[in-house]
Amino acid sequence: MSAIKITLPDGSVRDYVAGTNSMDIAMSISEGLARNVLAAKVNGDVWDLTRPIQKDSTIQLLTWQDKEAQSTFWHSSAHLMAEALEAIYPGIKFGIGPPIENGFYYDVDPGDQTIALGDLPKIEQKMLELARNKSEYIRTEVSKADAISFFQKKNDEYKLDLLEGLEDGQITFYQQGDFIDLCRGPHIPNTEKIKAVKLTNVAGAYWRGDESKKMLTRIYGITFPKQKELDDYLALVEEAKKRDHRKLGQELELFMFSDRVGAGLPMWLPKGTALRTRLEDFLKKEQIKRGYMPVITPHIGKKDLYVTSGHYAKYGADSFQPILTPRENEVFYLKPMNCPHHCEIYGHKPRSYKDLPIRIAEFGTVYRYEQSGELHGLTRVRCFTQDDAHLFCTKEQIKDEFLSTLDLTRYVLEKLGFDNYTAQISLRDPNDLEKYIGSEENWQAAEAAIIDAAAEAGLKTVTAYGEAAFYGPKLDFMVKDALGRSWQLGTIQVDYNLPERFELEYIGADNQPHRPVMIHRAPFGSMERFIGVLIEHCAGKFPLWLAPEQYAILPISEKYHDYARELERKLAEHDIRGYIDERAEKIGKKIRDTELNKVPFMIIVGEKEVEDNTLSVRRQGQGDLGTVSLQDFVQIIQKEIN
RNA sequence: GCCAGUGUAGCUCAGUUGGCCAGAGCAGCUGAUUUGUAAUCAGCUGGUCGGGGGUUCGAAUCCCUCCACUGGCUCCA
Repeated sequence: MSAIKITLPDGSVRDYVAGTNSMDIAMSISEGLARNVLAAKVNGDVWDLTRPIQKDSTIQLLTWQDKEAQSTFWHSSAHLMAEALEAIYPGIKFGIGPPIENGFYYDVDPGDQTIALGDLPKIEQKMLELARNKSEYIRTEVSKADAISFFQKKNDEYKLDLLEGLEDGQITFYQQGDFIDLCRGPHIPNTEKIKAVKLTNVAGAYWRGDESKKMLTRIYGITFPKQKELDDYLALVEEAKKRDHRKLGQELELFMFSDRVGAGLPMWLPKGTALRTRLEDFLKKEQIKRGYMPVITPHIGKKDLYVTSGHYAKYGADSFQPILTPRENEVFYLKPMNCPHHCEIYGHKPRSYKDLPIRIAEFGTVYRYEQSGELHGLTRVRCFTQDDAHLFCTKEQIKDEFLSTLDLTRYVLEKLGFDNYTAQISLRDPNDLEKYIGSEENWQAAEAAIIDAAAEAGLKTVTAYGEAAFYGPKLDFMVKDALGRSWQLGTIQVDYNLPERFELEYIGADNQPHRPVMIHRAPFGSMERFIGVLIEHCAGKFPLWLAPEQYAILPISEKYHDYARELERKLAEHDIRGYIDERAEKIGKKIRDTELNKVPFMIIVGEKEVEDNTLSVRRQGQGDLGTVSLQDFVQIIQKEIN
């Protein structure tokens, strides 16, 4: 038997006999590692631990700490669930059962039977029972003909449908216990690794996502190698529920929806408006510093505007229906974006190269028809306000404009406590270049400008091919919140299309007309979505500078109301805002209510404070901070804000 | 839009073999209490049981339909 060389991640090279597998390698390193290893990356591909390695290879042993191992684990768990389902529901047919970000699902067709939420516990029990059998996941290569005949016998039309798209010679089955599935793999070594199981949901899902096809039952679940890890996960889910912006939005009276106004149309209550206005003012100020010119445009525009922009052809049928004038029968649309209006503003007078870049900014409210089933709190609505701006510049200026926009966006995110983000650079699909408009030269220049700018800014980036808009490449900020969930917020997009369609020009140094490039950018994305994410990120405990109310004065009794009013007046002079709780309640009650309303500072005043001309300060979530003078309190506040 | 589920007071929720004027806690109002770091006491007000239609002697409860919400699917300038 010939020898092969295995290179490990630390660079060390070991000799093994050909046909060894990753499990043997793990065992030869340490028993502990062998116990914890779930899969292995062999020359860049994730493999079963039991799969023989025949040639010199670089391998990395994957444990629960590795994302790829988790995916493998969950994929194997989907098979385990399928095994359990087949035991409980004879004749059940299977679609696909992949791992997802948190767990896995399997799409199944239970025939005449139904699977409801209440059935999940018994499936979980069956899974745990089967897991204890320690069944190995066994990989076998099968011919297409054999695979087809196997699933024909099983009468599983979904697997047969999948097989149609597969090539003979590349088809593998995996078996654990009595369950055999068409599967590319890889899988964990055996079912015993799966110690904790939670099936979370059932939902309908069309076969292959096609609504003309049959609706299958999708069962979601998640599994872990240890019960403790499942408990931690469930605790995290509970925490996420507590932070849900829809719940907090109602409790803190930030925004509301009304059936009469309509679905997906949020209304900002006074406290939410205070918060939002502060955010807008913050960004407006930064933009003015950076040479932006604020404008205001109408909420509707004539059909012709959108015919010119090209949006009518692409989205007209799926928009809110047009608005007609009663006599002239002119046709207007609610604006679904601000760029066409801004293009008109750019074009209203001749522009010189000396004027560029021109940065037109507007907190523009837009209206988009979203399907009713899509609406969700503030993160998916039919009316929202973009912190929009369009930068008109020369090709040469793209990179600098990009850099300064990156800088602004990062400043904004970090100021709001979002420290964990990556930038997704979305480029063309190299296999389908026809679907993009604009010249090859322009695309290459723009893509290079984005890549360079991101690198120069030192951003953590991922590149997504095929994710570019049809009119230009873009960069999206993917932000992780306090619970580790990813959100797409700010975006920067290069656009060659609209300047062309609106025939925008500037006069160059050569006294000839040239076409400017347009950059769309929105650091927040939309105010609604951003604030929704912000609420969940900080669990409703906003940074002091944003808090709708920064303090509440809680007088011990009515006797101290005058003193409280004097404090309120003096704090207002320092631009510190709050209110007095003048109810005839005991101090404990007032504190409790204020704590629940997440007001950052409580100021308690009674006889002592009036006599000494001081105030007792209590911090939300932290308790009593002691007694200070008014000046000291103002300083505490101002220090925290700056 | 599609599938499944949910909709009872401002909020959180009880209330099914269909049957007296539909309940609780919190909030609100009134009164008493004038209070020292997470709920003072008492009384009172408040509901087209999501809207409309139907079945029935009788509907929060059963059926149809529309609306909204929740979880998915599809879509997202």
